[in-house]
Amino acid sequence: MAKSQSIGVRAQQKEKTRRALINAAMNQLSAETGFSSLSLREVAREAGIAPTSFYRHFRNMDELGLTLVDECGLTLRQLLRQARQRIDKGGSIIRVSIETFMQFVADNTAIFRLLLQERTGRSREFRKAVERELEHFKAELIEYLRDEQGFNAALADLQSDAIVKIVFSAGADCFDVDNTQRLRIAEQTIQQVRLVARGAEATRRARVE
Amino acid sequence: MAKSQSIGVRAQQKEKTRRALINAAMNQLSAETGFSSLSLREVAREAGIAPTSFYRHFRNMDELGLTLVDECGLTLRQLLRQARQRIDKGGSIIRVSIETFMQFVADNTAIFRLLLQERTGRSREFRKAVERELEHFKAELIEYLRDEQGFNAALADLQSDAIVKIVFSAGADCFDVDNTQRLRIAEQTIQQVRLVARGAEATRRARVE
DNA sequence: CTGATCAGCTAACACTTGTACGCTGAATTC
DNA sequence: GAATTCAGCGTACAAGTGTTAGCTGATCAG
Repeated sequence: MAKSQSIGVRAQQKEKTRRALINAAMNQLSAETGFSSLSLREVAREAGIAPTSFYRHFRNMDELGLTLVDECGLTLRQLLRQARQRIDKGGSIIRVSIETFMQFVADNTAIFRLLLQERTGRSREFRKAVERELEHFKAELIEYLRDEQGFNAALADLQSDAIVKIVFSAGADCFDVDNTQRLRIAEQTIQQVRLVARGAEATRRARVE
Repeated sequence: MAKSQSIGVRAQQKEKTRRALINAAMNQLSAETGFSSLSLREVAREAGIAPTSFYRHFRNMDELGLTLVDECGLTLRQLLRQARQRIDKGGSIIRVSIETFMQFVADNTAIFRLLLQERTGRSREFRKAVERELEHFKAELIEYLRDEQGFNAALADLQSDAIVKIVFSAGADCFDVDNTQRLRIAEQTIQQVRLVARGAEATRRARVE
């Protein structure tokens, strides 16, 4: 029967308030307070449940935070992968990727800020989680540089590590900035990434000869 | 008389407990908690004074935090300036600067973490303060690239901005890392900065022709 | 239909937090 | 020597914190 295959009204409701908790946390994040000074009670209040009901969904606030980090990295990577597919119809991969990235930062400032902030803060577990996300980006970039551009492993690694550092750091510059300034930052970042690419190209030539 | 010229026993004592407060804050920072979830009471306790006496020295915790940021930037810049003087007796400016920087991060992990973390967190005032520190570094680097290396203003700016991003980002990589790994990171950072320099050099040549 | 499950609730706990108020005694000024 | 300043203290308070324990009622499985 159709009914027996459905997810179940209970599980459905549970997932719904779980999302409510996640959204509440993101809202409170977009304010001035960092994640570390976020209170279980306030998050629960904004989600519309009793404080004690929080524990039905997460063991503690940290578990919620790690969930946020994971989700942020996931959606960002999906976005970039979609962007790269659009490139096949022509266009600079550097430009499209960076513009997509900057758009994401503009749309999801709160959660991106969490990512950058927890990279250097709180528990080791948080830092590891963020570092893992950065590694994902780096890995995809390495693959591109090696397979499509023909760089050797060492140079591809060095290069992509530098690029990830530059791009994410530029993302942090976008926080207190209006739209036109963000475009300027994007433009500058594109030029900087090209600087790195040109340097790597020159290095490769020097090694070959 | 010598006595009348001395700073005064009272002012001296006040400065002493002020330092105690600053040190206490740094200690608590080196633990897992970020600055935002640092309590006035605990800092006062570790400094050995009553909670209410805190207000004799700072209007609130934020004022203490900004003091920390300022001090961190100041000592780091002094360190790098000293390092650059040592270079006149030969040696790569890139290598010496980065090795000095990494040593600073190793010695002052707690306070450097504050710098990186507040860059993306808390109040706008904090972010501005940190950004100001980064601008200082960038400015000194621009000056060097223009005057000593003969880059034009635009290329010097683009280049030094990228370098500052890479180096500070590498600093963040040093947090959960032992000594040998830190040396590896330093080495990698040196290579990356050289990549940027080489790219800028290539760009300059292309423009001239 | 019956019994088990479990998301969400209320009440209550033992703390910690920032800050206001007024006092004290030593250092300073005149 | 007398008057003033002021770093540091103790007390107190209203708010907010995380977490425990136990109840309720809708949803589920058999």
